[in-house]
Amino acid sequence: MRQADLQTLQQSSLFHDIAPRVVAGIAADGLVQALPKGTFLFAEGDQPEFCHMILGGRAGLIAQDGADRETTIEFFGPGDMLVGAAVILDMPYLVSARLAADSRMLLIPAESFRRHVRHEPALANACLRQLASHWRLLIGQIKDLKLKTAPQRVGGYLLEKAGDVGGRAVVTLGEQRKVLAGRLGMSPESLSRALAELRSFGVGCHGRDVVISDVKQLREYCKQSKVPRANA
Amino acid sequence: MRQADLQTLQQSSLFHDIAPRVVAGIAADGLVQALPKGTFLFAEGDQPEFCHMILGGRAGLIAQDGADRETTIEFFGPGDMLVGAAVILDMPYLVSARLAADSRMLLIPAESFRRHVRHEPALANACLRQLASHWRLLIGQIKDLKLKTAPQRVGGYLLEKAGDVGGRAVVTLGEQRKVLAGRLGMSPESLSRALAELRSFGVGCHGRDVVISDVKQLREYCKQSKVPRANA
DNA sequence: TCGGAAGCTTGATCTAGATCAAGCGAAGCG
DNA sequence: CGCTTCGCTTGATCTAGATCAAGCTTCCGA
Repeated sequence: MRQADLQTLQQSSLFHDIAPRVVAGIAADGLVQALPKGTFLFAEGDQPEFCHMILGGRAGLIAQDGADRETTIEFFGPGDMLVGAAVILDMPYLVSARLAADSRMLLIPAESFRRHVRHEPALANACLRQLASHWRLLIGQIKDLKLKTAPQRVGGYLLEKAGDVGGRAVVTLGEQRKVLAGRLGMSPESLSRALAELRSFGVGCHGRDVVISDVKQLREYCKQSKVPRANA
Repeated sequence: MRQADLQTLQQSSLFHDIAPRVVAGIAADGLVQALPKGTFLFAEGDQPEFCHMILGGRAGLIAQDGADRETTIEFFGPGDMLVGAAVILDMPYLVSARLAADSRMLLIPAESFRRHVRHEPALANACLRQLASHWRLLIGQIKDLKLKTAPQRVGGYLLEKAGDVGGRAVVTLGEQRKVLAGRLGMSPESLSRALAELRSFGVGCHGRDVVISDVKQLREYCKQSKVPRANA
């Protein structure tokens, strides 16, 4: 394992307040792999063999239907643990994971990881915090799917990426339309139309770069209720 | 705190492998309340003041839109911790919680709970496991919302409640239609129609009791892909 | 330089499911 | 008891968003 990888680990949100000695101990059991975009790390139904940590790059969780249909549930980046839930519970994965970019992964054997979690309270607490924040991501998504229209979900996604700024913001979509559409629970065509719809709220879309001319206005639009006819 | 409550706690999935002494210590900081159905335990946006544990009864997490629109995200029962994620991270709740039945709740002051989690590795691990299993619930829901039709979601819900049986099964819907429809991401009317649709797959619906005459057949139906026209 | 294949948008339909609107049976109440 | 209310179903309609189907760039490899 490279020194740089160890440093990345140490600085990650998951490990940053864990003693270096402990981090090194955990990492020592694992192996680092550089893998190309498109690699499947595991598939729905598999029993977890490793705890997958992203050192660099990006991975998406995907759910597949019987047929060719698939949808991305969420993307994760450096410092994220992929589907820790399955590893911790030692239960089959409910989703698959695929690299959305060339990535460096740290693979820690599942049993070894669980042992570390059991014996190293600091690690257990770090996992707890990360799992909690991932839980919140999913809650946000369920709320969006159930309560928002397609353009509102797109707007919400843009706002998330823009962060907590005031007036103008520029965001770069890291994914191609088809994948992003899946993540947002709509077809690529609908994403395109949603983006078109948002133009009237000051969202300009040039290739993969998106300019939000008035964050506040967009935020207002996305908060709106999905109004029933009677109230219109 | 009653002896019975302590026993319930000790037997819960969260605490069952934690030393009684420790459980008692945690509970000692908390207070038990018997609250009527409909009580709001907290609302979206609130800063967590307590860790809410269900000793008996049932609670639902609900997300609200701007207007009167609301949807139930999930129900929880005895032994479940409500939205531990927010308490652990000390961040505002993303959802509200309301009792779906008269319930006995254990309220542990948030800071006190966090302190116990930090100092009691067994508790941290237990929380980790529960949060992991709750994470999986949400993943299942997102998959359903994105990939399944309304009747399939209803069928899936029935199958979950039926458990892992073979041929015939009877389940009782604990909720009224409107609430259940929200949990399943559809309108009450659609739920009604979905139930009607499922009749042809051996699902009989008599008031709040549902009979599945052939679990296997239903399971097959629910696994089906949402087929595009071309394949029909 | 020239196809050709992706990726993206736009237009034309189609449909699952929402909304609106009755009806209907069972439970609660005067 | 009769009346009302509430929960549920069923029917009629409407609509958001999916699907089908072209075009249009942009990029890439020969």
